[in-house]
Amino acid sequence: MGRGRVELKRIENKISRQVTFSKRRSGLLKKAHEISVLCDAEVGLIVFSTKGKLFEYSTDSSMENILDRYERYSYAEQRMTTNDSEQQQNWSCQYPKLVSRIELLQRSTRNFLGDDLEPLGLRELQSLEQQLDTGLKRIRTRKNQLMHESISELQKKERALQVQNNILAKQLEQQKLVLNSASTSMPPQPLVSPLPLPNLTIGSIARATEAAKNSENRGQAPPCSTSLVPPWMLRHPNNKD
Amino acid sequence: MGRGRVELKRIENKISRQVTFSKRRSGLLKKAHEISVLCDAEVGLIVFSTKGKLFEYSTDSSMENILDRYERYSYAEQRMTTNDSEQQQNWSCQYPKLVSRIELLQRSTRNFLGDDLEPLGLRELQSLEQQLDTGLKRIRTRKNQLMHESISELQKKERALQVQNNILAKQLEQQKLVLNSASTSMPPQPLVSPLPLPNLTIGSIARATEAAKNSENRGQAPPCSTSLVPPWMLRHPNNKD
DNA sequence: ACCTATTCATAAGG
DNA sequence: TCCTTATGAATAGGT
Repeated sequence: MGRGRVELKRIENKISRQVTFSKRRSGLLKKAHEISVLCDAEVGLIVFSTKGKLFEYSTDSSMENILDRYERYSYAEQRMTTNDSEQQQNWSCQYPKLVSRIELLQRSTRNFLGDDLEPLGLRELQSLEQQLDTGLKRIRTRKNQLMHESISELQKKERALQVQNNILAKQLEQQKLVLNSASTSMPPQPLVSPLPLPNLTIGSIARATEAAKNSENRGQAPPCSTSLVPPWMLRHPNNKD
Repeated sequence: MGRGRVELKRIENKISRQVTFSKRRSGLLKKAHEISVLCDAEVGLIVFSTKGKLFEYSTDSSMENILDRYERYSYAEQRMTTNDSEQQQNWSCQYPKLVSRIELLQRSTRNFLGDDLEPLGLRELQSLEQQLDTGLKRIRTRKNQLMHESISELQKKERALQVQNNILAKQLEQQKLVLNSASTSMPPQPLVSPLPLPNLTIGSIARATEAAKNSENRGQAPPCSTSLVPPWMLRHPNNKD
């Protein structure tokens, strides 16, 4: 919308990023409200701007209600089974440690993703860069390995199917001859011809692999039958339609 | 949008309410994703349908992250309204969540560093690769920026010193002349000559910067014995050890 | 903040 | 749920 398409990628210009944020934020809040009213849904929306300012919308039941409901939904199993007071005491003591640990890990994660770099010095940035570079190389190696495995797997299957296909074709041919010589009065049936195997290319293999993985993961991770469907289209794993 | 305006009120027809919900839901999730990417915002969106089904979107930092941040944001009020024992109660309830959260963060950190990739599928690897690639680019950008800043800073200092040096040299020269003419009996002192300025190059500046940082950090031993936390996190300004 | 040219989302109907 | 189309909304780029 607006003049010219916009590609889905971080807007680098700080000013227009801010402007766009402001516009889209109000749009988003509006739509959240609309779906909540029109469709009688319970909605909670939390947005933190880059600079850490909070914006929120929630259906009249208040954000707290919705978050509670969410926690109940997602963490039902994890609900406390222990009432042991000693245990609770113990936990209480360790809680602040855990919290700071989490903050540390979160900070490092954000740094890995290239955010919140301002407080870091040159030396830290270089270390970070090197770690990520190594990590990225390993990930790519592993990815290639997986893809090659998929490819040879599929090629094996292809060969097997080809062989079977040939056998079936021969059998069909023989049967046709038998039928023809047995009753010449009967016109030859238009028998099904052997399936033309699609010409497998790397591209098609990759897509097939994706599809296979998707169906394998059923119920656990992104369903995503069309591989073009972006992540936000995915339903929550717990949903059973 | 669509044929005819829609007034903001609950759709009574059950079927079309459901249809509208489905359409608007995906639109809303899409827009949440877009603002998150375009404007680098952290977004958490929770939608419960009338029938109680949950749909959610969250920026890659995961919903838990966002909800935590949200709670931290309103921590000030909570601290005022809840007394210590209630707070402890609260902590105890959340303890298991925290633990699993830490495990999650550790796993993802390891993945970022290219370890423990075996359980990941092709799709996950690709997402990981893209995230790291983006992160790496941003880190390199930031690093370059810092280095350029250092360089121009040092060059400015260099010029200032040069100027001052020249001034001092001139003053010395004048004093020498004064002394000479005042008492010719006194042999001219071997006065200190103006400092020869080293020829500053980019390389030498960078090394100098490094050296400065090193000496700054001198004596700050890395705490945090066990953790996966990488070295560049340890000297974070916010750390109060 | 306001103004348009555009693109996008989606209501209606199969 | 998915497709198509007509139409109103949202918004990018400018001022």
